[in-house]
Amino acid sequence: MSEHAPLELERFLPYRLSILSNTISQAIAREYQQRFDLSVTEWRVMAVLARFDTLSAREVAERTAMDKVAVSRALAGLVASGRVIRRMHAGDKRRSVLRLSASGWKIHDAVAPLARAQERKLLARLNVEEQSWLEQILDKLTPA
Amino acid sequence: MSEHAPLELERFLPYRLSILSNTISQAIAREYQQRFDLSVTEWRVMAVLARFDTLSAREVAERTAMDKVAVSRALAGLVASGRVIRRMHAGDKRRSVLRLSASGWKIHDAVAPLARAQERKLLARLNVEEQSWLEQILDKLTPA
DNA sequence: CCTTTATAGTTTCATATGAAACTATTTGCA
DNA sequence: TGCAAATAGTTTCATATGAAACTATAAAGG
Repeated sequence: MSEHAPLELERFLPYRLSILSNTISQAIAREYQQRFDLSVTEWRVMAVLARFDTLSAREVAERTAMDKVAVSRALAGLVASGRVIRRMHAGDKRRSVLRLSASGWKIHDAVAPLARAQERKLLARLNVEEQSWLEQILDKLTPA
Repeated sequence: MSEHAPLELERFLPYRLSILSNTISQAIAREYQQRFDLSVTEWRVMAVLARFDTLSAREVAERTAMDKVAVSRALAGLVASGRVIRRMHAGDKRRSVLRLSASGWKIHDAVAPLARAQERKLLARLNVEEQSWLEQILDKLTPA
């Protein structure tokens, strides 16, 4: 009789993180997805453009941890809807110079508080001590 | 001059969880994906069948937090490759009765240690105190 | 120079995914 | 009974995604 030692999926850390992350992302996405016709990838691109003002597509990819194909597609949508302004870099015609338009800022200023509220709601389930441990743990687990 | 208060994406909890979860899942998946020609969804199905011996497709969906379409497709693959045996429930012809075949168990017994090793490697970045806080925090954040 | 190599970004193609429609069967209840 | 509603599971369709090929431009080296 062999010993199979099955994995307890519901205790398995990678699995739990995956479930948690998906649950949260879906909850947030539902809030703005339809309301602003904005995908998660598009929102991430807008968030970094809000933060850094002007970036190239490659820089957006770096800062969002998305691959360049995803960024390219998100940008196509954002430029088409007039939320992002794309110009050509003066000294390098390969590069784009990206920034939020006025309407892009308007969307950003509406969505950012929603996102923050979701985060607060999530953290509210933890006490202050747990919150600070979580911070520390994520720093350690997330590759530099 | 308006105040835009841009989101710091790299500090934003849902974003960090999403990055962390994807990084980990991809690392694990790479290990067995090609080597055993096994997708993540297929592996999850196998893991719960290893744990509970016989389940219906709906029960598999519940226990893996996957939707029934994903389960149906994973099972189609697993049955086709002879890793899962599907029979019909005696008293209810709608239900399937699923269990791992001998070759399914063989795969399971090879993959489970790999998965566990990945988890250990991940947890090794944390000290014992942090590990126990993480446990507690995940319990609180994960909806019952 | 000018040719090779690297970089920025887009397009293509093959696969993954979820929602909704669908089939088959069972359950609830008038 | 017998018919409406619920349940198990599959298929369809529309969209999302990543890898690799591709285009255009810039940098590097002989």
